[in-house]
Amino acid sequence: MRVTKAKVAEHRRSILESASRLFRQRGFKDVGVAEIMQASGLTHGAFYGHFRSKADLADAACREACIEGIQGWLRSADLTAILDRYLTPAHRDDPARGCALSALGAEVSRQSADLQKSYAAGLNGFVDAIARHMDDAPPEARRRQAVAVLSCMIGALTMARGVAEGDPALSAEILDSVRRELRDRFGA
Amino acid sequence: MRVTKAKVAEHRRSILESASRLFRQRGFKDVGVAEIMQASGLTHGAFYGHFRSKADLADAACREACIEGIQGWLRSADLTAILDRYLTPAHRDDPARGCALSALGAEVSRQSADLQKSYAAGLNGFVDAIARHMDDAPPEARRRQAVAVLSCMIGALTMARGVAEGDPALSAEILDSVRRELRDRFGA
DNA sequence: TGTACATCAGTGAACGCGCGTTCACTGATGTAC
DNA sequence: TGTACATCAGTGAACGCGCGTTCACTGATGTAC
Repeated sequence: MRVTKAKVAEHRRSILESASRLFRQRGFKDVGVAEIMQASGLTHGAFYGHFRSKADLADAACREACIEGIQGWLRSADLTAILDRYLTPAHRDDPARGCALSALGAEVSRQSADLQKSYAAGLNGFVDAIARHMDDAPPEARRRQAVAVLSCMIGALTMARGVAEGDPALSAEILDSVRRELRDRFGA
Repeated sequence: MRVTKAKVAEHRRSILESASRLFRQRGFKDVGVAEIMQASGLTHGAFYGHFRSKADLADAACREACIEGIQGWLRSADLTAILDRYLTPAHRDDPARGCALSALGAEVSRQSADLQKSYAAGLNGFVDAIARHMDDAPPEARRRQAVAVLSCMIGALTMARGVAEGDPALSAEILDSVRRELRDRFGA
């Protein structure tokens, strides 16, 4: 049955949020349209009133997750504060609400150029935020260092997640080692 | 029809190699049993004579790719030599023959603990190899630094692959920046 | 403001398709004599 | 070494299942009067 225009907008937001969460948690392929719609309190048939296809939703959800979704990470006071939130077991164990750049990283290479552009925009935003905290480095080196720091953060989180169940000690070691190395070299 | 024992062993190896290559290229979910068998010159029906299930193959292929498959990276003369091969467009564009720790990274977290153990073994092997080149660092810091360096390499390759089609300039910048940062700080 | 009707968001059954897996069959291999 | 037969690796049709997508239908919304 027909619903109010406000409800339509609310449903679209809900679908985007469910998708953003589920895609980060389990990847694009593993999550079906029906599951996303169910998580939004709707049935699968209504999906195509909101998006043209699952790929279209993936594009929109990635834009959401990689650009708006990472803003929370960028507002920290300094790099140490970012590291102390990013490289933790809590972040490792909750990809659904965590940084999309880590969670979607590997799959993005197999998605549309459009989706990759959103991912690239998210990367640039994060790099800029880190570079702003690099105030004791020469200006032309700041961006380069920031790229390296973000690589390190994303790589560490990816590896820590990869061995979280198979080798918990190694997983914790990765987070601690990288957090300490980055803090000592670049932290406030 | 029945084949010689030598052929059976050869077929098993071929399946493992095809799987290792295709999984790195497109991920576990995206590659089907039939495609792997076709790439090995067999039909899908023969698969279950070699492996109990697709998940069983994934375990074996990950062991293959993450342990034996990365040995080539560990034999370099020094860290600079590793970096100059690892952080290149050639490696970025050829995940099928590239480092499995990067290619499988994100998906491993959703696989069996057994598979994660193989991945962890591969990580440890690579960390040890890097640590061996950290000869100007205090011994107790070597492993920690090596973990950070590998994080950085894997993160950089993941991001560079993620934006390779959507933002080629950023992709190249990531590889160059991280290679230069790591070389200047840790290289021979 | 109240009424009559066109609009359209959501429902749920149905579709084709590709997947992992099974199985009856084939015919070359390996073995017992 | 040669023969007869049991073994078994590989084939390809078939299976159930879940997926993305479509569509006829429903009924509340929004609008024209």
